[in-house]
Amino acid sequence: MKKAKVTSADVAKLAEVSQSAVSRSFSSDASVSADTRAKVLKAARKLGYRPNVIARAMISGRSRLIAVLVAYLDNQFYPIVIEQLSRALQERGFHVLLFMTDTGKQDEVVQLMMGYQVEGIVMASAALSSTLARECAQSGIPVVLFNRYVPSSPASSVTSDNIEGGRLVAQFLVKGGHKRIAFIAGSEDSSTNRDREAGFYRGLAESGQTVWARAVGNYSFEGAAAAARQLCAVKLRPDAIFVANDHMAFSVMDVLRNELKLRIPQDISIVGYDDVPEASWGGYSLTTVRQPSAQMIDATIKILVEQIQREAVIRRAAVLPAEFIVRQSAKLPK
Amino acid sequence: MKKAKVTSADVAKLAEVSQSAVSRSFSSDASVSADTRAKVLKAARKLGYRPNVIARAMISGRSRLIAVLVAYLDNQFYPIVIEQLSRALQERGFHVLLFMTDTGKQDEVVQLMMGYQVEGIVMASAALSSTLARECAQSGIPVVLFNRYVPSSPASSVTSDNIEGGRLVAQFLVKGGHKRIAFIAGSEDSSTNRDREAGFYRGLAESGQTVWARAVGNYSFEGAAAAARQLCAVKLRPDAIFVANDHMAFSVMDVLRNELKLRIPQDISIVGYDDVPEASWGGYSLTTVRQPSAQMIDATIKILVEQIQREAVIRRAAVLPAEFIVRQSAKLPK
DNA sequence: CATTTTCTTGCATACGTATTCAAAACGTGT
DNA sequence: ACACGTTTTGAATACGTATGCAAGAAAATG
Repeated sequence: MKKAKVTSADVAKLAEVSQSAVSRSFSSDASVSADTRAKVLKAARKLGYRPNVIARAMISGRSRLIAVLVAYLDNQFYPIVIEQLSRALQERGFHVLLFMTDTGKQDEVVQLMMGYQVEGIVMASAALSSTLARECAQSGIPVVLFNRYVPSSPASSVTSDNIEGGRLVAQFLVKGGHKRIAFIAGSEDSSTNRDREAGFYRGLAESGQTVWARAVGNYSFEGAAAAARQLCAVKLRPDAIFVANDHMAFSVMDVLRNELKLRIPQDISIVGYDDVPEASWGGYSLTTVRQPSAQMIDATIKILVEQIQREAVIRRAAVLPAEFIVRQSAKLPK
Repeated sequence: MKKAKVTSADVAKLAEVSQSAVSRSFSSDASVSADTRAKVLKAARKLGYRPNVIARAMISGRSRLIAVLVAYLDNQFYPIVIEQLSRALQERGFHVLLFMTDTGKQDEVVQLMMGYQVEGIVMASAALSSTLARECAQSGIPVVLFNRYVPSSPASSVTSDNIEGGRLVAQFLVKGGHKRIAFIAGSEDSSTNRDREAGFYRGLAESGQTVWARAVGNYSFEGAAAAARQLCAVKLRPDAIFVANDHMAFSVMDVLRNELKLRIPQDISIVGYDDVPEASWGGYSLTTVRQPSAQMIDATIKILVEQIQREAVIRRAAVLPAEFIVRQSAKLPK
C-alpha cells in the first residue's frame, strides 16, 4: 500500500505543459485556452489527480473551512441545524470542521480552530467569552453565534424572536383559561432562556397574570425532570407549564404522566420551544414554538459569506420570526 | 479589521532565535533547551501566535483530519455517534471534517475528502462503492464503514452483532407467546437490515416459526408508517412487529396507537433496534436491542489510528456484542 | 586537559499550489 | 506587411512550517 501522491507537476509533465497551466485549468476564472485545459484535464483524469486543498489554502489563504462548535447533540435541534448547515455550506464550496466542547474548554478549542485557518466560526449551543470574541474579530474571522445573543460582543448572531415567542406562549395559555402558569427555565445564563422568559412574563403581565412558579432545568433531560417534580410537589400545583425547550418538555411530560399520573392536557398543559421533530410524534404531540431553522441557516450563511468576501467583520444580528404550533399537549382556547 | 497573521518567523525575531527553534518549541519531541523554549513560548504568547496547522500539514503530510460521511441525522443514532466520535478524536489530536451526502453523490464527496488530504474516512449510514473503496485503499487512506459491512470491500468495518441481535428479538417475541410475528425492513440493500433480518428469521426458525408478514420502511419515518398500515390492513394482523431500527419503530407505534387505536403491548408488541435515547422516553418505552456505540467508536478509532501510524491499510472487521433491552413495548415472557 | 559523546542551534530546503511578470503567440484592422 | 491590442504561456516566487545537515556548545569520559 503506497501513498502515490500525484501532484500538479506530474500532470504537467504528462500533458506537456507547465505546472502553472495545470493550476489554471482547475481554477474557474483563469486564462487558459480551451485546448490546453482539455489536455490537462485528460492527463489529470488519467493520473487520478485532485488539487491538494491544503496547498491551495496555504497560498491563497482561503481554507474553505468553517468551524462549527457545539456543546452537545442530544437535543435534536442541533443535529438538524448541523445537517442543514453542512449541506448549505457544501453547496458553496465550504466544509464543516466540527468541534464538540463543554463550556470551559472553549478557549482551547477556539485556538485550535484558528490554527486550522478557518474562514468562519459558527457557535451553536455555546456562549463565547468576550476576550475570545475580540480575538476572533482581530484576526478577521467572522463569528456567528447561532441561537445565542451577546449584545456586547463583536460577534454576529442569528436567533429567532425568542421574546415574541415567549409572549405567544403566554397569550395562548391565558386564552386557554389557565390560572396557575409555571415556567421551567433552561440555562439561566443563556440568551435564549432569558429572552423566552422575558417575553413570557411580559405576555402574562399583559393579561394581568404573573408566573405561578418557576424552576430551572438547565436544558438537560434530568434537570427538567427534577424541575417538574419540584413544581408539582406543592399543595396547589400549576395547571400549565411553559418549558424553555422541547427537549426538556419531553422529560417533563414523562414525569407528569408516568410518575404523577397526570393527564396532558386535561390536568395540566405543556408548551415547549423549538419544534424539534419529536414534538410532532404521536407520543408527545407537543404544542410548541417553531424556530425557523432553515431561515436561520440562510441568515448564518449570508452573514458568513458576506464577511468572508468583503474581508471585513461587521456585527450583524438577525432575528427571525417564531411561529406558534398548536398540537395537543395544551388546552385549546374556547 | 486587519488580518494580522503572526508567523513563526515573527516569533523568532522577537525571541531572538531562529525560525527552526520556534518550530521545535511547538513540537513535543524535538530537541530544544528548556531555556530557549521558554523564551519562544513567552514571545509567542505576547504575539498571540498559533502554529498554522495547514502549513504543518503541508510539510508533514499529516492533516490530522478525519472525514466523517453521513447521509442524514434525523435518526438520533448518528448524532450520538458523531458526538462521541468527535470527542474521542479531538482527544487524540484529530478533528472531524463533516460531509453530508445522499447516496449517488458519494463519488464526488469522496474526491473532495481526498482533496483535503484527510488521514482517515468514517462512513456512517452510507455504503461505499467498490471502485471508491479501492481508490481509497490505493491512496493509503484507511476507511471504516461504521454500522455497515461490505464483505468484498477493502474497507474496514465496525458493526454490532446484528445477526445475533435479530436472533435475540425472535427468541424474546416467541417466548412472549406471539404467533403472528412480522418484520418491517430498513433499506434492503443495507447490511444492517440484511443481518438483522437474517438473524431474526433464524431465531424464528429455531422455534419452529416463520415470519408472518413483511414490509419495507427504508429506514424512514414515513416509509415505516406506510409499512405499518400495510401490515395491519389484512384480516388477521400481526401480534408482534420487529422493526429494523428504533427510528422507524417510533413511527410504527404512532400509527398503531393513533390511527389504528391499538394498545401496545396488549394488542400488539413492538421491538426496535439501536436503543437511541428516545427509546427510553416514557412516550414510547421501546423494547429494543442496544448497539454498543461507545465500544463501536473505540473500535473505529483503534482501527484508524493503527492504520494511520503504521501507514498500512489492512482490512479489519470489528463485530461487537448487542444487548437486548427490555422495556414495555413488547409483552414479557411468562 | 584532551577527547568523545550528547545536546542545541541555525541554515537551507521542501511540501504543492496560486499568482505576478514578462515574453510569446495570436488576431485585427489599416 | 506592419503596428497594436489581446490572450495565452512558462519561469519564478511566495505561502508557513518541519526537518536533514553540519557546526557549535555543552557535558561526559578518560
